[in-house]
Amino acid sequence: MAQKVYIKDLAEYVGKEVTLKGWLHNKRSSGKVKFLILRDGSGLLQCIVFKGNVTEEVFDTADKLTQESSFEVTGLVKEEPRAVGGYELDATDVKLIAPSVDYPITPKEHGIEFLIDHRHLWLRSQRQAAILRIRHRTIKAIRDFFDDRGFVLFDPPILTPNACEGTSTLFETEYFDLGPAYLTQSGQLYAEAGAMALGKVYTFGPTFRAEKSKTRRHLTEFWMVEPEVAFNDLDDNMDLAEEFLEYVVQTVIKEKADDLKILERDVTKLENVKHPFPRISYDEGLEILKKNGVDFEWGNDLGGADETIISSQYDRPVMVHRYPAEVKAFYMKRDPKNEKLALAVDVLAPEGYGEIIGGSQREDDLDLLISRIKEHNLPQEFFDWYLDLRRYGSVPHSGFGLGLERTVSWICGLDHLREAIPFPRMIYRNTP
RNA sequence: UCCGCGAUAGCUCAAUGGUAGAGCAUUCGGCUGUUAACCGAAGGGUUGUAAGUUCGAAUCUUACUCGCGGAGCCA
Repeated sequence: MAQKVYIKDLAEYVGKEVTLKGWLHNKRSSGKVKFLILRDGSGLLQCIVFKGNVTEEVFDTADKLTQESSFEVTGLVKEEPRAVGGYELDATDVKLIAPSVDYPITPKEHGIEFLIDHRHLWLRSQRQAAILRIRHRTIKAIRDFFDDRGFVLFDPPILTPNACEGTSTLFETEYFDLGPAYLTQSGQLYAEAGAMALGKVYTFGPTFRAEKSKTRRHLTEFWMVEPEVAFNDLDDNMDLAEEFLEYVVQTVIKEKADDLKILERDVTKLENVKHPFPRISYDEGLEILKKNGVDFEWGNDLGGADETIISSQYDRPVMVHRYPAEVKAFYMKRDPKNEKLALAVDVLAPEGYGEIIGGSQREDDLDLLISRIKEHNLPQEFFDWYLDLRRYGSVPHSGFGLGLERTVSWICGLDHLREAIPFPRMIYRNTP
């Protein structure tokens, strides 16, 4: 019995007979020679079936294989520069495992609606598989970064009794006899409790926004990583953010060069992602907009087009800090030098990918925080536990949130966030 | 919620008031080195739904449904 192997490991088996299992990616035929392209999840392999080299039954099996039929193939591994992946299998045996009848996704182009409807099958394509492998490596890089620096993974609840920031529309559900509960839009408030207990923590999980956003930069369900660090001020927070992004991007472009090549991503732009990142204030951002002919009123939040203009001035992510407090969340600390400003920072990715990080130094003064909750018309009773963090040994602290899909989308050079997650959830779609 | 665009074969598209077509997929035949292989043949349609204009509507008008893109909101 030949050894069972995966396509990615074939280099070790040149000249040996092996058995592989997978699906038929594509098939070409020239009469008495069949070219079966096997896909096993780790790569593609061209398998040659010559009439005369195999039994009539095996040749017939190879002839009848249809796109995405599952099968097992045994043969001799050869180096072959003409074949995809550089190796080829001279088949001696082919066994059908299960047929595939009228596979919907043909080797020609398809529209996005059709592909999303068949997302469960679309995942089998080279491009989608490459994106998901990059997503996986990005997640691992994120976790490695924090784990290696003494952060503790801290899982916040997903069902919460109130709106975290009081602004976004949330998904609502009934929670037994306790009334409505909401799917979390951020684990941050809980992460602050974690930081007071463990010093440095990060949350990493799904978050939910019921906003009727209908753009290529929004999902209703997405993954976010949120570090929170006791005793970090805004500058420390920006130091952490740039070191973090540099590590993640550099690690992924090094480890996933093959998959980025499948996506035809120009990685030279990602190679620039090294600290220090430019740091500009909101006011300086407005100056840039003015120079580019944008008439922007002080006090508004930056829109997508504004972010693109600002980030296009630089060859790496840019950090924009000290926004007008009015457009930011209640828990952000004010700038002691200017009460109208919040000690907030957004990190804008290059190439028009926009805001991938939003963060701030948090308000640590009990009385100020209570007055902010009142100003925002939030129900104080829901924040009692949160205010306790200021009653019992309050310290300066800060953190930020990074959107995983936006980051993956940027690294991969995607034109829509929906390809960066296995099963995207969008305003008009919750299937498959 | 607002603005714009779209819906024709299983899929991607063409046909701009006069017999609804091509490529891919499927089925059959040919080819011993193919690279989204190629060559030949066949089957495949209530043109999103409803109404209207017209001798005649995929095409023009109106409404509706669904989708796509963008704005706002944000990661």
